[in-house]
Amino acid sequence: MELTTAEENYLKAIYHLSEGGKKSVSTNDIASAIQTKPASVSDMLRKLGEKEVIQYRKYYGLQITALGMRLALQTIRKHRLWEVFLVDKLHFAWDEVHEVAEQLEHIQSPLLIERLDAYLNYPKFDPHGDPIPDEFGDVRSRPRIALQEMGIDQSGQIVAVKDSSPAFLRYLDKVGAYIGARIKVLDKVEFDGSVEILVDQKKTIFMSKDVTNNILILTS
Amino acid sequence: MELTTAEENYLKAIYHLSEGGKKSVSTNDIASAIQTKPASVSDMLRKLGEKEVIQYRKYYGLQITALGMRLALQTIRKHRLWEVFLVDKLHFAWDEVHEVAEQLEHIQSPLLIERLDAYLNYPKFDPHGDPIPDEFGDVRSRPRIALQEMGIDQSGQIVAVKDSSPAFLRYLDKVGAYIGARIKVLDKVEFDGSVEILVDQKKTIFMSKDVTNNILILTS
DNA sequence: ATTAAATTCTAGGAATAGCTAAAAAATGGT
DNA sequence: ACCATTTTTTAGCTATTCCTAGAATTTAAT
Ligand SMILES: [Mn+2]
Ligand SMILES: [Mn+2]
Ligand SMILES: [Mn+2]
Ligand SMILES: [Mn+2]
Repeated sequence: MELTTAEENYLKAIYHLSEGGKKSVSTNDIASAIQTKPASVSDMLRKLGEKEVIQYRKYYGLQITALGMRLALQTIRKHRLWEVFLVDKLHFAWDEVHEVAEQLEHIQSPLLIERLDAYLNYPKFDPHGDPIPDEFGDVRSRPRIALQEMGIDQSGQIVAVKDSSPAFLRYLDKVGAYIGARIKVLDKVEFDGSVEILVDQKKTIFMSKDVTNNILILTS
Repeated sequence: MELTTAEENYLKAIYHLSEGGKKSVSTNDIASAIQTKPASVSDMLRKLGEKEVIQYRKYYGLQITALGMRLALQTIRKHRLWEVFLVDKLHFAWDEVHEVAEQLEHIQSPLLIERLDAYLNYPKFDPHGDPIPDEFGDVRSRPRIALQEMGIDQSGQIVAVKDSSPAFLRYLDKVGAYIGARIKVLDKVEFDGSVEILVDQKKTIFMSKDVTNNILILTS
């Protein structure tokens, strides 16, 4: 059973929306996630239901099936491997890779992905810190919390970002908050929720809660 | 002006068919080249005419325009750069790359191609010996003749193949007739047109004219 | 419980790209 | 010049994917 490019994009969006522990994914949520109209989503949900990658009862929610999960993870694996390729080999900046990976993830060739994985030395995380599923769809994810949830004096390492928009990533570049950077929370401002942090033991900066909510930390 | 994947495939086929000095390209030729029906070709020719990448007068022939040429060469450049990547970096065999490159050539990202070209060290030829157009569509091709056209005792170097089918390429692998190999014509059999050649000064083999017509030589 | 608002689905239509069957035009042989 | 054959185009249909407008259904508010 094969999915079209559009079907793969929908399924991936559904997987990501289900991920966050959401009980049910709404038609509107999907529409805004993939920048389309709710009417188009309804159409596609019917088709994905027929292909049995989701369980769909109209007006009520939908649930991704085991098959759907497997296929979504395959596409996500391809997307993230290509992102690693673009950054590690072609020296793309981490905020330039998403659009291109969005196209490359639909190339059909099991051999290509196998070889690419080997060429990149079987990376476990993409440039944004997200885990790369293995060929069976297994994801070994690290326990991590938003920087905003950390307490004063707690330390850790930046391991991922929630938001991958160029604007956000360029801001992080600017302040030196790369993936892998070690940080320590010095203070939390009650008034606006902003956080004062020490980056790599040398630089002190303030980050708004809009920023700290989108930075994920592996505490130590 | 942007072309769809299907339009790019048609235009590429038209370019290749025009290339061989053919005065006019027929609807049937295009249909068999891209494995489709003549009716579908007529439809597409009308569309390509409207987009002004070809000049089309129904029932009469078609002529590729300067714009069409430029776009076709851009796609060919991408196709061949990806083939180099697959062989040089991912260790694909030269008979395994075409299908995948047929997909990769449609990825839209000028930055990607620019970076890929640099990463591969600005290659001038693809794994089958075909020249890679530069970013302006300029092709610097070497003068070359079919092995079949060579005279007895003439020497040269295999620089390209006309046929890129896996069956043909695997045969060449088997007999050691790689691109770059130096060959010398020892004898030509009048009866069936087969040719006796010396490969790399060590191995003597007979090749049928079906084979020698598809091997291109730079004479020395 | 009834109504208002929000959500979701259906109907109908456009664009792309393919097909078969049949009509139209060009070509070739006599 | 005529007729038969080949080539090419058109007509009409299917499938995919998107859209707008409006109907159906659920949800939230009084
Ligand atoms: Mn991405
Ligand atoms: Mn995509
Ligand atoms: Mn090729
Ligand atoms: Mn192609």
